[in-house]
Amino acid sequence: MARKFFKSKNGNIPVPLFFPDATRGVIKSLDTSDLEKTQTLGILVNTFHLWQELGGDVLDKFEGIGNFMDFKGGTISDSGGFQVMSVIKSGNVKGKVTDEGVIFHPTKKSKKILTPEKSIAFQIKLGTDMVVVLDDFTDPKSSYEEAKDSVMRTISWAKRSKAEFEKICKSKKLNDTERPYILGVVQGGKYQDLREYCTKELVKIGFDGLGYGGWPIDENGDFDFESAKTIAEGAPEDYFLYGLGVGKPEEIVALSKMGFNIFDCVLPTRDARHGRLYVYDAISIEEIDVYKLNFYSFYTPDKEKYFKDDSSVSTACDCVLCKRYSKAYLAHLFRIGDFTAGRLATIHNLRFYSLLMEKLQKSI
RNA sequence: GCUGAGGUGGCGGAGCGGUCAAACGCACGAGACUGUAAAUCUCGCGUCCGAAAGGGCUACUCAGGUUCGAAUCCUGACCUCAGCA
Repeated sequence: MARKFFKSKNGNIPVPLFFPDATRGVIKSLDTSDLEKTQTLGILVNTFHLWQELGGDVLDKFEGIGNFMDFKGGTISDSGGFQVMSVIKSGNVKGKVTDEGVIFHPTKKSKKILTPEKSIAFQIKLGTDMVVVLDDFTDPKSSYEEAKDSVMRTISWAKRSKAEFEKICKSKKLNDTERPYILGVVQGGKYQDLREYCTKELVKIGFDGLGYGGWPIDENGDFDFESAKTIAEGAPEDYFLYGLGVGKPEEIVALSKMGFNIFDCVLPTRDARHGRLYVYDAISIEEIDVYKLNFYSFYTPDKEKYFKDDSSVSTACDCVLCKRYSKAYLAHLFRIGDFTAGRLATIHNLRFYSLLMEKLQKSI
């Protein structure tokens, strides 16, 4: 039977759910009380960043990232698999991927190695409600052979991750209702037989859910729904299906129809800081219809034409920006470059996404 | 009134004889952003024609002048700022 809830330390969260990215233990520009006001039910934090920048001792002291942030919602930790691509494969930080793990050099002299085991162990320290296995990202430009290589490594790492996870759970005496969820990640790029194979092998290892890994957008900007479908069809009914890094509102709507029920993405928060707000094509919250075409549009706040506009950004929103401030005031804040502009825009966009999920939850 | 400095695009500010429709910054406009080294990046920004390549026109306060050629040199006018009366 399909999952109806995501179990967190702080209570059950209805699915489908969207957790914005608090990569380094903070939603950029927001504190936890701001975040709560957006009615965001959970967040995603990142192993790769927090492992280097925060460390396990602080997490031990505070008993996890949730307590550290004083956040009472759900938490998921990403493994660092995506950072292998975005940081190392892009050449920004020297490093390489081996069968053992990811070796990288944050500075010229230092050397660190992130293994599947270390990733899981650190995520347990993070104390998140779901941990994600370290995966080897399939570069979208990969040949079939390269993609296959990343799939084989991903499967091998998934086995090691699962073994480490069971070992830690046993030593901590965590039973099945106390332990966090563990998610496998499907790689394989655009090659459907690889996606299918990876899905099958991960299911054999046994997880609570599967993530749609890799980069789901092609050169033309089109979303790869086919791979999502392959994963959804290959996964047991009670598995969570997680669209890692997905996505645009319409992509979340489409994937949720296919059975995907967990999402995270930087878009609402990054777009907010970059001056792009999401606005429903509706007069009121009740009238929002996320299944109609063009159910939302972008609002760019810092335009001359809004300098004297005393209306609110959206009447189909109950965030502090829309309830309290005018377009003119927001435009002013963006124009002078005050941090408050990014903060209010982030609050608004996160409320847009939490409303989106509320609408999707009601319709299933 | 005298002495000195100066007047460049929406603004600030380079340029000081040709490679100038004029650096750079701001402002303005358009676009990008998908498991965050992005509160960032890209493009446009006199005007007209062109999809583009490119071409035409008008421009560096105004009026004359020197020169093959002037935002750049000379003369005058007007205006601004600083110091002195």
